[in-house]
Order: sequence, then C-alpha cells, then structure tokens
Amino acid sequence: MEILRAIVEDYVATNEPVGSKVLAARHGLSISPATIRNEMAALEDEGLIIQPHTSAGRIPTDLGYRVFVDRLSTVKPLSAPERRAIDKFLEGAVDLDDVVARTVRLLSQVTHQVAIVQYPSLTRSAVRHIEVLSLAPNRLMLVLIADTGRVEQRILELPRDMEESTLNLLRSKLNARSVGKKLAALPETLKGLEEEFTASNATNIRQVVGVILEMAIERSEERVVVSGTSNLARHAPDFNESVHPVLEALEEQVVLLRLLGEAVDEMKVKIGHEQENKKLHSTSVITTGYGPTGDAVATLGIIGPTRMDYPTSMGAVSAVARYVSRFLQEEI
Amino acid sequence: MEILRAIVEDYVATNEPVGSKVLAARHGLSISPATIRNEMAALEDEGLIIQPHTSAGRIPTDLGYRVFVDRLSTVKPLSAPERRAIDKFLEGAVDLDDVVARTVRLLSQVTHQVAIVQYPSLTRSAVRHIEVLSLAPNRLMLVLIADTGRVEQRILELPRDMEESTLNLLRSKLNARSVGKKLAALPETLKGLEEEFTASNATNIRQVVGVILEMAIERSEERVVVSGTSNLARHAPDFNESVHPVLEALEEQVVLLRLLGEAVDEMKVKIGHEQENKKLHSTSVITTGYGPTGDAVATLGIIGPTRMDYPTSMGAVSAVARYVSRFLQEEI
DNA sequence: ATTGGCACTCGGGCACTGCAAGTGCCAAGT
DNA sequence: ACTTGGCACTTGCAGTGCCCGAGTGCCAAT
Repeated sequence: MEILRAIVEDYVATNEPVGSKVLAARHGLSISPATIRNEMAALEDEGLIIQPHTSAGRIPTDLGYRVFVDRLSTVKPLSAPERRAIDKFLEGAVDLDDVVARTVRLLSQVTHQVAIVQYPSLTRSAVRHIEVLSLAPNRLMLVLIADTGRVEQRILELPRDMEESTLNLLRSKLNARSVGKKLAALPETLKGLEEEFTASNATNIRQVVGVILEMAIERSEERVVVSGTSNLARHAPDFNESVHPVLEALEEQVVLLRLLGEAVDEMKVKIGHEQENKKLHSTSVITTGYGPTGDAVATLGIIGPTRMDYPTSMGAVSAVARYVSRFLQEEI
Repeated sequence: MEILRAIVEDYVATNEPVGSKVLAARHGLSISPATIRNEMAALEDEGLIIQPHTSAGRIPTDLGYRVFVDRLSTVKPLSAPERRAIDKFLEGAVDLDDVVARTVRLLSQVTHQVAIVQYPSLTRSAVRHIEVLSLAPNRLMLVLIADTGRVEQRILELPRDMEESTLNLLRSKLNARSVGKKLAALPETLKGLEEEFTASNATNIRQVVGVILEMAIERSEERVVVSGTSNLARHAPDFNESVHPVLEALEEQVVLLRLLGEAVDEMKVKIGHEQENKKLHSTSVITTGYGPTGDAVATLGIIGPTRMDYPTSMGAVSAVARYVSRFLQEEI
C-alpha cells in the first residue's frame, strides 16, 4: 500500500510512468528496487497498476486511484492565503446569479480544473413571495421568489380578462397559502384554490396555478454553470484521444446534471470508468453538496483528468462548498 | 483574382496547401499549371498567399482572406430546411434567458463554430414594472422588470426599518414615475424622489433609488453567452499551437465584450491578425447586431479558425440575427 | 522476506534513403 | 505580351534499420 501511494503521488507529479529505481530513490522508502519490483508485480495482479508497455514503469489504474482516494489519502486543507482569497472573491456578490458565477470561477481558479456549479434547487427551497402583475387585462406576469434568492418569472396569456380586485385577491391568497412552504409542496398547497373564487374566474385561476407549478417544478434544478474549460487544454495530453468528447459532454446540460447527481452532503469522487458516460472515461469528477441551510440543496464540483492531485482538489472543493454555503446563509 | 478565389475555396475545403496542378484540374479554369504558377508568384509578392515550406502548395494569408471576403465572395443564404429549423428551434422559448440560450446553441450548431451572443442591452429597453418586497423590516428585495423580458433583482439592507405603508407608497410612486421610461432615463426620472417622503425615510429612499440605478445601468450590457466550444477541438489542427489560448480568451467576459464591440447593424468580419487580442490571432470573428426593434441593441456572432467557410458562415450569422430579432419583436 | 545480479524486451530517438509534390525558370509558341 | 511544356531543383515526409536505455522478471543467496 505504501508503494501504491508512492506510485500515485509520483505519477501525478511527474506524468511519467514510474519505475522501481526512481521510486526507491525519490521517496524515503528504505527498501531496494528489487523488493519494489516484487510488490509491483503483486499490485499489478490485483489490477491496481499497469505498465503501458513492457519496458516502461507503472501507472495507476482507475482502481488504483480508487484505493488511493479511499484508503491512502487525506483531504488536504487549503492554505490560509487561499482561504482569505475565497472570502474576498465572494464578498462583492450582489445576487444569486452573481454568487453562482463567482463561485464557479473561483473553483476553477483554485483547482486549475473545470468547475461545475448547479443553481440551488428550487424544489427543496421554500417560497418567499409570489408576485402577480397585470400587463394587460388578459396578460399576467408571474414572479416566483424563493428563499435561496432565486427568481423565476413567466408571462401568461389568460383565456378571459381578469379584474383588478380578483387579481389582488389572488395575490394575497397565493401568498397566504404558499409563503414559507417548500416548493415541492406547492401542488398540495395550491390544490382547490379556484374554488375560493367565483365560477367565472375558475379557469383563469386554474391556468395561473398551472403555470406556477410549472415554474416550481419543471425548470427547477435545470441550470448548471461551467467555467475553466481552458484548463482542459492545458491537461490535453492526459486525455486518451483529444479533449473533444469531453468538451462535447460538458455542453450537454443533461450530462452535467447526471454528473452532479442528487445533492448529498458528503463528497463523492468518480474516477474514470466508474462514470456511465463514455465520453468522460478519461476524467474524474469530484462533487459535493452545498446549501444555505447546511443541508445540501445543490451540487458543485470539478472535472479533470484521472491523473489529478486528489487530496488537494478534494480539499478545494470541500472548502469552496463550505464557504459558499456560509455566504448564502448570511447574505441572502 | 480568379485564382485567389480558387485557392481559398480549395484550401477551405481540403485543409491542404493547394498546388498548381490540382488547382488547374479541380476547378474549371482553362489555363495550364504553368500560368497558374506565374500568377501565384505575383499573388505571393502582394502578400495574399504564402507557401508554408518551399516544396508545398500555397495557402491564403490573413490578407488573402480579407480580399476574398471583401471582393470575391457573396454571402450564401441558408437552405430552406435550415431556415425552418431555426424557426422551430426558437419557437418554444419561454423567457429572455431561454431565447438567448436557444439562440447561442442554434448558432453554434448551424455554423459548427463557437457562437457568442450578448444579452439585449437593458439601457435601451424600458421599464415594465418595479416590485418592492419586504423580507424583514430592514431588508428589501427589489425586482426590476424590463420590456425585453429581462429581470434584475437585488436584496438590500436598509439603514433603518421601513413601515408597510411607506413601502406601499414607495412601490406605487416608483412605478408611477418609471413605467414605460427607458432604463437609461432612470437617473433623471427618479431624481428627488426622497423629497416626497418624510425626512425620517429619506435615507432609506435614497438607498433604494441608488440600488435601482445600479441594477439599471451597471450590470446592463455585461452578459455574454458562449456555446459550441467543442467545435474548437474539432478544428484543433487549424490553430497555430493549441486551442488553449483561444479557450482562455473565451472565458474572459471583457475580451468577449470587446470582441462583439458596439452594436451596429451591418455585419463585421475580423480576420486573424486584424484582431487586437494576441490569443485570437489564429481565429476569425463574424459579428452582427440584432434587436427587437430592428435597431441593433446587442451583438451576436461566431468565432472560428481563419480557415473557415466565410460565405456560408456569414449567411448563417446574418440569418440567425434576423430570425431572433423578429422573434423578440413578436413574442416579448 | 529481502536483495543483488543478469538476461531479456521493447519503445523511442537518430540517421539514412527514396519518393512525390511542388516550385522557378527558361525557351518556344501563339 | 501572355501562355505553355519541359526540366532541374528543393524539401518534407514516410519508411527502414539500428542502437540505447529504462525497466522488467526471475533466480539464487542472504
């Protein structure tokens, strides 16, 4: 195991297959190259390392990295200046868009990898306010404001005109019922609302409720922001063929969302072929949940070559998630 | 000139330096290779073409492309199916974010290049509604809705608590003054608003007005969306060194904004070294203005290798700009 | 279990060669 | 004055053969 760690660390640092001699020399292992060779043969039998060609050193396999991450490494905390930089970077954010934009940029700069940040999920957050504006007698604008600071808005064509008084009633009833409730609970919360209005208004109200539910659910967890793709090019030789498939994958929202997965608190690492998406077989992904309440309502993370400095990267991801969570809690 | 056109077209199609023989064979020129050689020598003297090494064919220089674009080519219109596809693609858009997102995606798919779209400028659009919400006695949320469908929102900490009645008064006065006015006119429009309130509220009101002006002006023309970066990798061999500097440049908002420049109606083409930014010396940019009123309020365009099919790309850029302008006019 | 020794393998760098593509120039033809 | 065919020349590139070094596996000894 000690040898596996040394191989991973050396290979990550040098990007060259590591042989028994240099391993004995460079690391403080007080054993001879021959012993290392024997152990290496064993590690290779277990599928943790391979040699790219017969007369070359060994490099870790995906499985090797897996073992390294699970059992041989500890997350490396950020340095004090780095932590200060994070604080500074987030400080000036003016709204949620801005926070997310700054976070993704920050994360890619700190890790020198591609950063991915999901917008805080609406369904797990709660309603702060629903605003109903009349643009014309038969045109409404609905604005849904969540306690994460996120705003959804939609314009709506009504089947028949709506009077000012009805509109006001609707606004107050909507807010009375839903403010403070989870977005996920909205279908339940708004059920039967039209019965509190006159029959002539019922279809209008149903329409409005329908749109609100759409805003709450359908477009919710949909938005993902990516930054630092130029880092891919810097690591280009690490990718089997070219960076093309990876860039392609990063452009598909669906892929990104699947990548980030369900928002959970603990940090997740997916290495190479552990990924379902074939285009990402030469990459690793580190993700973790974040959210203003301490519970994870969204996910952020990085994607880079499998040959990556896992301890440092994991430290950075976790630190950024912590800082942005705290920032969201305080500021929004 | 006929020969220069043939060289450009052939080189764009094959990505191989074009020699005198193939040129005589592939194109319908009824002249011998020897004549072409003589002419080529002349073109080279004028700096329109070069040979990468002594025993190779010729390729166009930036200047060669320039002449080709200015004098030898006509913009190639899209095919009918392509036009239908554009319509279809834009059809389902629900709000401005969505329109912009779809447009940039569309443009990158049609041209197979990197697409860049700037958000329609706020300062030229008008106020549809300003909403003021109380989150706590000393915390407000301001929402500014423009007639382009764009929404800006900001949370604001007040120096002292504000009463419900003051809030309502503020809301109605704000809207009475500003609805329908151009965002650019807001500083004028809201001037002296605090004088209509009691002295104890004046600082609060000033604060609110300040934030609204910020929302209207500072962040306005700032947002740019990029799509199709994977196309860079597809054209990778075209770029002098690697795609890295180009990707880097594309990540800097400032660079992108300078690239798009002032929104003007006519189409602009910048080829290779005509660009100020060194990182983009191996790329060409095609931009054009667009906007709901017919006047250009923002710019969109593509960026790709200098070796690009200019007539087709220019056709696509111009068509997409026309379609999205019309769509904005009708729908929003 | 560890170590030194040794024979073996194989990829990469280097020099060399031949080939094909393309040019420039010249002299002859229209 | 322009065009054309011919020819000698250049040069990158692919293919070949060769050597070297890094690294291995295995064995016998400690």
